[in-house]
This record gives sequence, C-alpha cells and structure tokens, in this order.
Amino acid sequence: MKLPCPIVGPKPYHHGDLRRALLEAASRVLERDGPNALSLRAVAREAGVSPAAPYHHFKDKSELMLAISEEGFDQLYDFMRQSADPDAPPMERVAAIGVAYVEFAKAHPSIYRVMYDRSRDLEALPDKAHKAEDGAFSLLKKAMIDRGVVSSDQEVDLELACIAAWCAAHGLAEMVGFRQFDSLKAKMGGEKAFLAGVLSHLGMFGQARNRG
Amino acid sequence: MKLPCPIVGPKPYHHGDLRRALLEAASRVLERDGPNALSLRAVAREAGVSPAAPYHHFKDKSELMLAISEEGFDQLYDFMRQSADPDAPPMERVAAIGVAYVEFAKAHPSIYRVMYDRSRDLEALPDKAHKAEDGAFSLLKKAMIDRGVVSSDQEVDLELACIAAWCAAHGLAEMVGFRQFDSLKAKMGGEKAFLAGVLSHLGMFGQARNRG
DNA sequence: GCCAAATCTAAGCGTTGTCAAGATGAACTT
DNA sequence: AAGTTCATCTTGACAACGCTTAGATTTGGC
Repeated sequence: MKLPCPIVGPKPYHHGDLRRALLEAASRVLERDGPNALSLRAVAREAGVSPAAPYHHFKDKSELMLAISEEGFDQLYDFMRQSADPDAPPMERVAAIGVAYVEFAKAHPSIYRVMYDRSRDLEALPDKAHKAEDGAFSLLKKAMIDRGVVSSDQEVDLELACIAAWCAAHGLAEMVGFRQFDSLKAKMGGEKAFLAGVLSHLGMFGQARNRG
Repeated sequence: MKLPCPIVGPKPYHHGDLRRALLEAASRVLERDGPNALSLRAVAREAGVSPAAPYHHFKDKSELMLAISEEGFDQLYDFMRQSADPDAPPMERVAAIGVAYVEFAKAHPSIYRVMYDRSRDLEALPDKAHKAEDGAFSLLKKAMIDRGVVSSDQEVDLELACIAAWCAAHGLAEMVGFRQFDSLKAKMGGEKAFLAGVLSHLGMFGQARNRG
C-alpha cells in the first residue's frame, strides 16, 4: 500500500517520504501534547511506523529535534518577514520585527521551546537561521541599518545592536507568559499593551521610550 | 550508622536530613555531568539511597527540580546583591546587577538551565524569587528607583522597566555562549567586552550607549 | 529476473519515573 | 522497659523511553 505522494524529494522509497511525515507528525504531537510529550517513539507512533524507523532518516533523537527546530526557525523567519513591511519607516519596521518575534513564540510555545532547547544543547542557533543571506538575522540587520543605529565602530556596533535586540526579544518571548505579570497586564488593559510597554523599554525597539 | 547532623530541621529520622543531602547531591551531579544527566535516579545514586527514597521528600521529579531551581535563584540573588555596591552611583549599580546576572548564568550554566526549565514548565518564576521582599526582583527595583527611570505613570512604568531589564538579561544569559558570536568576541578582544557592548545597547543597562 | 541497497519491523538492552509492599528504627505510650 | 506507632527507606516491579541488532520487505539498476 503506497501512499500517494507526488511531490517526492530525494527519499521516496517505501513510505513515500517518511522524513517529511515524521516532521509533520512531530508538529502535530507538539501542538496536541506539548513539548514534554515529544519523544522519538511518540513521533513514530503518530506517523504510523515502528519506533526504529526514524533512525534511517535521523542519526538519533537530537538530530530529529534539530530538524524540528530548524523548521521552527524557518517559520519564525517567514512570520517576521511578512510582518515587517519594507515600505514602512525603519523605526516602525524594527519594532514590528520585535513584536512579530514575541507573538510567534506566544502563538507556538511548544515549537519555540524545542527550537531553543536544541540551540542551548548545541550552544548555537542553527546556522541556517543565523548565517543565511535571507535568514531572520539578516532581516533584522537590514532594518537596523535603515534605522541607522550605528555609532563610531559601525561594523561591530551594528552587529552588537542586532544581537542585543535578538537577546531581548528572546528573553521577553520566554518570560511574557509568566503568571507573575498577570496583574500588571490586567492593570494595563491587556497583554498587548504590556508587551508594547516592555518593548518600549528595550532600547532598539522603543520609539515609545520618550513618550511619557 | 547514623550520620552526625546536629542542625536538623523537621526531618531528622533515618538518614539525618535526606532532603538536604539530595539537593547537595543534585548540585554535584549537575556540576559534574551537566543538566541532561540530572535524573531522579542519578541524584538518589549520588546521595547513596534507593531510587524510591526521594519520594518521601518530594512528590515527584518535577518537585525535586523545582527545589533545585529555587536554590539556584537564591544563589543568583546572593551574587547579584553582593555585586551591587549600595554606595555606588545608581547608574553603575543597575549595570552591575545586569553584569552579575549574566556572569552567574555563565559560571553555573547547568543550574541556570534547571532554573528556567522549571520556570518555563510552570509558566512562572518561583514566588520566592519574585515576590519576596528581599528577593532579586526587589533588589533591581530599588536600584531602578534610585536611578530614576520612571516617566508619566510611575508605578506601572517602573515595573515595566524592571521586567524589561530582567528579560534582556535572561535572553543575553542564554545566548551569550552561542558559537555564532565567537568571531565578534574575538574581534572585540574578549567576551567581557562583547558582554559590555551588548548590555550597552539594552536600554536600562547602558550608560555606555552615548559613548560612541 | 536478480542483486544490492535502501527501508521498515521485530525483538531486546539498559535506563528512566513511579508505585505498592515490606523492612527498619526512632519516638511515644504505658 | 517493653511494645506500639509511624515516618523513613528498600525491594521489586511496571510501562515508557532511547538506541541497537538482526531479519524481512521493497525499490532501483544491471
């Protein structure tokens, strides 16, 4: 019984494309049962294959997780790009990128967990996400250049500004859901206002900083 | 064979104080074998008891991890406090707190991992770390007040500034070790300069922002 | 049509978190 | 001082996990 899968990549043997199917199964498990339930066996079960089948497409569990993580970074980049209107003023564009980053993490918390669990294990972001010419990092870099944040040492300072922005967005993305902030969110009239308020305090995102 | 443990709390029965011993064993395992090796059984093994013994002191694994996490936040606070000279200018004090935060995470990466793995699972920081009158968060708050960052809506804006700072420090702490930044660190002449550079871009830490 | 390679299954190893049942020994009662 | 109580710890077991090996099955190339 061969599954009809006309858009086959380099691995259209028995199953059709088990590698692709596993990644989609993983995504389903992640959305349904959360990141703690994402075991290699659970993914295989969800895809309808034996627990050992994934080992023909991924060296071990951590390589599967890495692939899931990389897909997540791709999706994150897509969302950031489509949120950053290239015709908008650079200031707004940078802010839009920051908001998009945090909103993605909030909309897909399980994926985001896996993305950074892997990155912390490997002590690096996926090269695809960071180095790629059309990756998320270079999107931010271009917006930063347009905004003109550089000072004396342009090359280094630009890089630093982007890294600082990424770190700030990541920290906020991981902590924005913490219950300690609930009362403040309520006091501000919603999480959206809270988010904008915090971002306004983070240098590179904040045109709102001198509004008070 | 009773262990001599004169400073007994409410549980000085067979072992002496297994709860304390387990936390110390966990700390040893963490430093020696890293966060991925921190299993309930490994901790019990390190403490020299059976795998089921911890269940008389912790409801389940996640409660053990939470206790470890809370101890970590205590240590973090101690380090932040002793790094923030109360007689220093408020500006420097805030910056010192930020540097201390990141340096703690860098010095004890395994503990820091457990601290935030638990927090993410529970979607909250330990109440002890956040609410306590003498906790790390209120230390930051006081320094922020002295520095005078508040704008129109003082109460809310102060809270936002502290949250933003915490998020930024956390993001930086988790990402500062990523290998993608190695070349930039080298170009800047060391990780210390890199760290200061990034912090200077993060609004609430940066008196260096207008130095360029 | 056949062979070699690729793919998947079956079975099993060692480990993990967790639980129920029993052994142990300190503390309280009388 | 003996016996009871009860928190503490051990033993043994279970299901689920990551991973490995051996074998069955299908595919593509000759």
